[in-house]
Amino acid sequence: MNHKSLLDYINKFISLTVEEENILLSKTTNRRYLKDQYIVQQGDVCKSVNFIISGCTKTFYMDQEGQEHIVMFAIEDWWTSDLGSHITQTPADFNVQCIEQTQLIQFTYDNLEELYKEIPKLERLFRKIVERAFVASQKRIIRNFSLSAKERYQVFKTTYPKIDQRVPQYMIASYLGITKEFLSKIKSQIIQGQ
Amino acid sequence: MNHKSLLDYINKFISLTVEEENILLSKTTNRRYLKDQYIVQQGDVCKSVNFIISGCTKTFYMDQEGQEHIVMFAIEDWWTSDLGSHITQTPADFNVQCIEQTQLIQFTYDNLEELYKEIPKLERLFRKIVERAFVASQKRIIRNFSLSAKERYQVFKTTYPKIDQRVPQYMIASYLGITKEFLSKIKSQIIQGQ
DNA sequence: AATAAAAGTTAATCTAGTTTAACTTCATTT
DNA sequence: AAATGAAGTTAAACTAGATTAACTTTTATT
Repeated sequence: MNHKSLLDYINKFISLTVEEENILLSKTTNRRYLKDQYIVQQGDVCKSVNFIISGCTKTFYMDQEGQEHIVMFAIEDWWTSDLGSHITQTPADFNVQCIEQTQLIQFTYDNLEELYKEIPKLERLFRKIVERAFVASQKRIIRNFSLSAKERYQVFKTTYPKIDQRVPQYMIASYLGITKEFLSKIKSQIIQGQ
Repeated sequence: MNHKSLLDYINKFISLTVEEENILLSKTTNRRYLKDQYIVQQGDVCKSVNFIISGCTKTFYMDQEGQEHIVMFAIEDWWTSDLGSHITQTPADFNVQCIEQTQLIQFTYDNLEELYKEIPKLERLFRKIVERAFVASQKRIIRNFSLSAKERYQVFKTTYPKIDQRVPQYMIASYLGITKEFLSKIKSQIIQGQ
């Protein structure tokens, strides 16, 4: 069952009755995207919060000069969305695009609002999820300021070994805030023992 | 009344009955800190989430080399804490220190857990607060990557004009991720019309 | 199997921001 | 009013990482 990984995930934070689980699932949609398809497009209002069953996405910002800046990757058991756009229902700053064929469970804005009413415990679930996301984001800001590019890459590799293997190198460079050329140099330095 | 600004703030997100307001206030502590005092110290477990009535704080990380990296400032009507330490009750990564004499309303870990049980609506309140904080944090990551130091300073000045005026320049440099010398150069460039 | 396109590498040159250090201005204490 | 220290400035020398550009390897398409 596709829903199993979502219910298992939720169960780590709160416990739902079978009835509540059914309500929850009835208000979500299982959806498949192909490689390169967009889940959210910069400028559009983000219509959903998405739990990934399988696959991999990147969330990025396209700047004035047409340069892509990746804010996050997401894989199985992670959430993806433009949360800023979702909560305010205003145009998205970010794009969310599939790097692989991706299957996800979508919570649309309206459905999620209804779910909060019908199962107030979900407020607690999402509070906890967003708390963790916020903490990770703050730590990343600090790492970007206090570590060199090489150190940041090493932290990335040990923190997200799965993503490091799955994602093309030029996207990792973008996530780290450096050019693909410089990441290439860093990698060859590491191979030659610093 | 000191509590007024907190209750007004909360009222923007959820509505509480007078009774609920009283429960909430009964589980908080009004506290004053002098300039330079620490609310949270790196290495200690963070015992509270704090709403600022008056004053100003900085949240910073002290790195290996003893360098201070400021993650955020907080003034009246903002929250301050080491949220990562608070939610996991593990040693803090950050220091929270008062830049001015600061008065705040403290929610201790235990009291907040009790409040979530007694007034489940508060889950919604804090979900929304943290959502906003997370969104701001993500946007900051992008700004740090896609803008030059000068542009980041200009964004900071227009986004937080009050903080720009209140806080010593070397702390703003730290927040922007640059040296005080370079911020000084940037400011003189701006004065001389770019 | 051949070709094209996408991803990754290498090296030379360049630049935004750091480091160091001496100096000035402002605030606080006596 | 003098003195000490904290905050801010200026400028020269330096470096991490960007840019440009030519090249190689891998992957996808016919």
